[in-house]
Amino acid sequence: MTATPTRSPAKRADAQRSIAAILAAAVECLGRNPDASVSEIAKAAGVGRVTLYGHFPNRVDLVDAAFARAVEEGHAALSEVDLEGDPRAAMARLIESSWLLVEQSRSLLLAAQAVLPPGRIRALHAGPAERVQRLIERGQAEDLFRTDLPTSWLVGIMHSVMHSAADEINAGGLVPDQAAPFITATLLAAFTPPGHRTPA
Amino acid sequence: MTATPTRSPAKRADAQRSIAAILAAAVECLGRNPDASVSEIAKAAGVGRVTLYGHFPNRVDLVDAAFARAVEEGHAALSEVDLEGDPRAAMARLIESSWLLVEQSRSLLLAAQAVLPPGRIRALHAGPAERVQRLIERGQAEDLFRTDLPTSWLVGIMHSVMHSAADEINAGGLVPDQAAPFITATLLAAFTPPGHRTPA
DNA sequence: CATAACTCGTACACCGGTGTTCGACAAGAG
DNA sequence: CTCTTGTCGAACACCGGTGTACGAGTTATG
Repeated sequence: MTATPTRSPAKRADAQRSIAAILAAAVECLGRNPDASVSEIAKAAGVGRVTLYGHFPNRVDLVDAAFARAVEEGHAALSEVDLEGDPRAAMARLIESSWLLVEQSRSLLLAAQAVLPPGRIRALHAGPAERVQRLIERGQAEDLFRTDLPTSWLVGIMHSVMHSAADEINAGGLVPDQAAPFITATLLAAFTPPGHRTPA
Repeated sequence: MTATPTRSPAKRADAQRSIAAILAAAVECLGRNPDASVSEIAKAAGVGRVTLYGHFPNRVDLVDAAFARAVEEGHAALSEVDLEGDPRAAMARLIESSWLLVEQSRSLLLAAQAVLPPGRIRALHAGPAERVQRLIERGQAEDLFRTDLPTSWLVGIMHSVMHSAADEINAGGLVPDQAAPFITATLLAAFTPPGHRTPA
């Protein structure tokens, strides 16, 4: 389902190259400016606007495809992170790897949110989110993460804090290198069960 | 500076009424849809589009004024919250009061962010932010809030978590009444100094 | 190499929003 | 009461983005 599904009558090599270039350009442009126009993307892809419309019926479908691709790539990258062992250490590793991805595709997410139905966004996120959720649940089972708040809430907080770090950076009050430790320190404390000691 | 500054040659009573209606309508419309058009706002204000342009030279200035007004109102409402006594209890009270405001004007903030320079946004926020910052600093001085992270970071987290709650609500996984306690529980834990016990 | 698939540029129609102009009319202030 | 200030609606030009149509040229593929 992830590789080329070899659609109806199989595309020509030429076309596949174009599609790849368009998709890459879309991710790049929308990652800079969530309102990037179709012309802009086509130009960045080194392709005519008409050609683009030949492969994607409209702007919405293009954004959808670009976003889906970015999520998929991120998911793949995150799959290599070791989530075994101490859940808190695993969470720290996961944050370290997620953080860069989240920051880079923040603008792309905005683009997607602007034109895609909310349900679609969540559906695309389902894959990566599940991994996070499992880690949190394991931490909860070992009494290291709090259980007085829903797991889905904790997942949301994780996203939210990374988002906050991105804001803080382009507000100028934070340099990118500091971000990961700050996020980790914040989240591990936030996840600590009531009455327990915060990790030093 | 907050009341009518009695500008150049003093406005007519008629005009003042219009301006008030426009401002109120702008806050309301942009609060629903960050992309609300000028026509939409004028209609909601019960005023001709031309009349609106008579008072606000362009859309940007209108959004600025509406946002500034909303912030000012919120600031006024929050000024009545008692921030004395136990910093953690005070923080809980502050969250309880802030939460509703933040949720209501979330969309308005988006509208502002879309057209106003980032510096302007932060400048408008300066007033309310200072109060929060002072409370956090007091908590830090009493060893109840962590000092291993910058105060500005903690302020950012507070905003961010409330934002997250709003997302969770319109994703359907949370009813508005639960929000405040969830936010409080999360933030008080996140603010706890390393090695200390989380509040029960 | 022949054909089907693909690409390109230009040009066009369409849409919705913005900001301005005009002239007539209503209403507040002195 | 008068006259300045404000209001109104309709109409207009402008802009930028979207999506389509055409026709000629190019390239992969069998």
